Amino acid sequence: MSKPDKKQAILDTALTLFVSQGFYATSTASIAKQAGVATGTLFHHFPSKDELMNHLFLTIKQEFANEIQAQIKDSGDLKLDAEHLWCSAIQWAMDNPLKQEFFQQYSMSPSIAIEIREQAMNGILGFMGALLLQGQSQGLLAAYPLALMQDNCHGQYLAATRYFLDNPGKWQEPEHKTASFALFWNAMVQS
Amino acid sequence: MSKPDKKQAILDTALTLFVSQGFYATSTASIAKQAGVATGTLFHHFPSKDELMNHLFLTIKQEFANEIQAQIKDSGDLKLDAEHLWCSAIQWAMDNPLKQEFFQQYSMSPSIAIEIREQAMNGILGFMGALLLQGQSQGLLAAYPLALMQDNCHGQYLAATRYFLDNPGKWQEPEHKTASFALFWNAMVQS
Amino acid sequence: MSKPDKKQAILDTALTLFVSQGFYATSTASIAKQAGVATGTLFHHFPSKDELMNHLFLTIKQEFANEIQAQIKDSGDLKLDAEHLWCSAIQWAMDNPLKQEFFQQYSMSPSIAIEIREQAMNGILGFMGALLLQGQSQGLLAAYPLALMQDNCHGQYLAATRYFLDNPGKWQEPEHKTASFALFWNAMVQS
Amino acid sequence: MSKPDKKQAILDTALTLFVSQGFYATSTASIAKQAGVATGTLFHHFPSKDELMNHLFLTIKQEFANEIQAQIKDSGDLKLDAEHLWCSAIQWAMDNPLKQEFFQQYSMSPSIAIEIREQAMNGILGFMGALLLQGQSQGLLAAYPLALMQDNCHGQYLAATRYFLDNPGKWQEPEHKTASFALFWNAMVQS
DNA sequence: TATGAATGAGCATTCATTCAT
DNA sequence: TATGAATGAATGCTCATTCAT
Repeated sequence: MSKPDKKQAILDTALTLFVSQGFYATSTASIAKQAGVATGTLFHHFPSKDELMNHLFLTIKQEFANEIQAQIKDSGDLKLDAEHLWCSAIQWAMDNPLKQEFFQQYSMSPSIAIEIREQAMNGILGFMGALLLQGQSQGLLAAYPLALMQDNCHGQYLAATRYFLDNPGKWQEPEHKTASFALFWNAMVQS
Repeated sequence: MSKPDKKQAILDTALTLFVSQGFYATSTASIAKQAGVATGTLFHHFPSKDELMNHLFLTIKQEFANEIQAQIKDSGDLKLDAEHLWCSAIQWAMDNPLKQEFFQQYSMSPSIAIEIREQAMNGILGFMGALLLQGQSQGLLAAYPLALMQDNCHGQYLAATRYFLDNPGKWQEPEHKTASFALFWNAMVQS
Repeated sequence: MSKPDKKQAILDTALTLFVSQGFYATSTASIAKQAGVATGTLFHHFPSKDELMNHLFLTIKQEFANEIQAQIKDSGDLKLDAEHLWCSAIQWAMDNPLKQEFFQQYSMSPSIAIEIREQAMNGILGFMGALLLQGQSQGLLAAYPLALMQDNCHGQYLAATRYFLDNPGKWQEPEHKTASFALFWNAMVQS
Repeated sequence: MSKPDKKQAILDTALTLFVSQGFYATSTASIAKQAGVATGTLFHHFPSKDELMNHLFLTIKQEFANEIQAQIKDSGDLKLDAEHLWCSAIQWAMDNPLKQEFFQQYSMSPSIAIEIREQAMNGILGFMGALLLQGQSQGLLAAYPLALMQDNCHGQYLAATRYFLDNPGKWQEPEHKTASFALFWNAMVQS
């Protein structure tokens, strides 16, 4: 009955359908129907299907970035802090499997304009870059080119979440959790 | 000039357009037009647009797998062999940027049926798995779960090619090339 | 500032937009927005978009008819009276270019129901017919069929206003003004 | 069965429906249906509804211009030649009432882009202007501004055809036919 | 009287696919 | 094998109109 309900219902339904069927295979009519609103209502809230997608993408990226940034600690022990961050990030993916699947599918897809994807990336890569520099200056992390390390972090994160989403339950097993962080950390650590 | 040219022209054009515009934004009519054939001709060679995509995907994955497998060496020094393989794989991506971009976009995309994607993966993951097991049995690689390591390899490869395609020229710089392999190798090595 | 302002704002905006974009290309939402009112407000003052158009058409036709009828003189010299009337009619068009343009576009258009258009015509053709009969009975005007002459007057008026609206400034030149009346008058005069 | 049939059927149907219902009230689906073709076929032949309209407008204007120009005579007697031309033009309207009605409705309508309307006008106004100049140089026609006279001719023609189409049968009566030309000729003649 | 979110029928247009030539 | 006109279901989007506030 209250106003934001309908807009939120559209966003929730769009997320579900975009992930399960793909962006192009999901008609605006089907989103509206499943969200329980009229087709016109969707276009009352979003000027186009593309804008709905962009809104979804930016909103969820922001949600993720906020969550992660709130978990940043500075205990003095960079490795412990990194492990905490790594686990928080994967935990978010496990808690929000639909949203994580959404990223897996659309982070590289032309369904979302490249500016939007880059805009979303910057929010996260910003503080990631800062942490990497800090680790390098402490002599803990190897002095590889920063952009290469950022891409590597992102790739490893996608791979790990892919693995844990495809193998539900493994994330609860300390052996797998520890191994996933070890792969991540050892890649960058100064040997 | 002879007949197979038309089929190849369709495949080449489809690859270019799927990468630059996306699968759904590319009409069969536009592929035919740019390939210099009639719309009907496309459907003489491929029963449907989806089949054309599948054919493209499997063909290119196979091409990659063949190339890589041909580069496998067994010098006795696993690290040297791994570095050779890593560089060959990235070199292929640098030599075939369009095809690599195609993988980046469609390896996770619902535009290609999941069976096809898995089928294509198996060809490569097969010998990757064998190499990883070999390294573990030699005590060189850490004893992490195999599937996790495979996903990690794949993720690091996608990240590295993403980086080198986005920063052309860096691949020629030994510092970057070495760093990319170091990230990859150190992640898995027994410490 | 008071209430009737909103209704008038809607009418003024509708006139401007109907002329510049056409009836169908102008949405009620755009009229409301540009008039500074809510979409619902338009429908409080006019039961439908068609009724708004009809109201506009009849109102303006009436405004024109009133103006012209007030200018009718009976000096005894029919030619002088006719010239005065002709100039008054064109002067009205020059003073109200938007409204004249509105007639040019919608006098023949199916955007306005035919009954409405005929109803509007009668108000003007009524006294035009009386003047023509008077001229014929005095032997000054040729004895052509009345309806044909009425249509001819209307056609010449539309042509003249079209010319003077398209060539602003010409109406100030006596040569053009005189010529326009000469064309009109000589067509009908008994030779 | 032959190719141009379908395209022509679409044009014929569009003309009929645009005149009877108006451009915006006529859906492309209804044109296709009544023409006996699929909706896609319409768009195979015309890139858009607007282009179909433009094509129709230019084609018919050209048809009219060709017909009229073929009737131009040079007997030495300008008045006789003018009467012949006037009667030919109205005869064309009587023979093609649908097309004439189309002009009445759309010559001033924003349904057709202004460039298209002007482009169509030029074909006809060209030789009309030449004839008027010839009459003026012979001292037969009054020396009014040329553009004003052209607009006047056009306006009188629209008025006359309006009258004869609304009153079918009158065109056969010599009295009306003669009167219509007299109005036209006397307007411009040197008195 | 005024608002503006909500409605849903209707529209122009696209596009994979077919098939007669 | 190759063609390209024809198909028609499906889609994104518009917009006059309603109604609870």
